[in-house]
Amino acid sequence: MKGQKPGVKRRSGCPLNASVEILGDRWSLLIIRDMMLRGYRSYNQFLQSPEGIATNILADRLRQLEKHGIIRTAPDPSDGRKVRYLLTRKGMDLAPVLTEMVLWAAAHEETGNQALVQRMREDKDRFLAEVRQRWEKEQGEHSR
Amino acid sequence: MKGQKPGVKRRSGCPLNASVEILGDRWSLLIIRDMMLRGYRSYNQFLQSPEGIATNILADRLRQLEKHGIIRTAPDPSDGRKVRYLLTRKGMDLAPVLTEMVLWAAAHEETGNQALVQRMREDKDRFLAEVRQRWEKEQGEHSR
DNA sequence: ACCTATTACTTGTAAAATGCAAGTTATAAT
DNA sequence: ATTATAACTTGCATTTTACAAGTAATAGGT
Repeated sequence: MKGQKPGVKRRSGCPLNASVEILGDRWSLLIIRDMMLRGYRSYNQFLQSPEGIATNILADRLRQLEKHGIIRTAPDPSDGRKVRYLLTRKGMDLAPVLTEMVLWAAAHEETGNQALVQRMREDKDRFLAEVRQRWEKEQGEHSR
Repeated sequence: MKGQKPGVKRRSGCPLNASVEILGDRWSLLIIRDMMLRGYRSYNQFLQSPEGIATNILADRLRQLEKHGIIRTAPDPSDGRKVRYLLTRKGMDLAPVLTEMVLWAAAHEETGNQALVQRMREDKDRFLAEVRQRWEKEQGEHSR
């Protein structure tokens, strides 16, 4: 579950730097949130998120996330126009990062969605277990 | 420890979006890492980090981080040319975010600094307690 | 078969952010 | 008095982002 093609030139070997080079932009983590927490699976769903990502940026970010192995794509069996975007294990493993970022902002900024925050705060491990369980289940649903 | 001036227009109220709007760029978290984990306190130290931030970008990020209450500045008592950049409580509270990002990258990418990663993995809570304790101690050192 | 809608994009272009080199100001050291 | 250091700023080229519009491949309805 590690290693990469010999073409990745990082500014440094620091793991935080790696994270920041992959995820450090305005949109990537929001797309992952949409998949992980809202169950979004399609291009149009992402477009309808309240933050309002531009179509070309969305297409680019989905490409990057796939290239980094954080998401994968699958054709929709019931509609040939649709593409299903799905989190990989690597993508799911970002759940603790998202959680801590949510809790930090909720503690220090004026934010909404207090229901979600409450669940995370009351029992973080349980929250993470639930998110993971949902994902495992979905994996089972289509052979893999 | 919350609320902000009535001039903050966010794309959405989602706490993750707030985090991403404040921290979602290539440099902010690296500066915070330098302060939290390496004990860097001055402009020139940040410049010498291996990732190689440009001087104008560094100046801008320090301004933004201070504006968001994540860092504060203090004149160096022994050298009038120097400015000391210090983490606030809000900045310190990013420790869990940094930790999870480090652990994620260490698990899924080719990264270095395995000593740090090992300490985080073996006992995350202890690691965080140590980081916090160092910060508390520094606060004591200069009256506040 | 034909027409319209939907889905996932691409293209063009303006605006903003980033990166690099060089210059500036205030203080300190010699 | 001169030189060095620390923390910046400025100018400009390059890259990234944003917004509006357009396109190709299905799908659904008549």
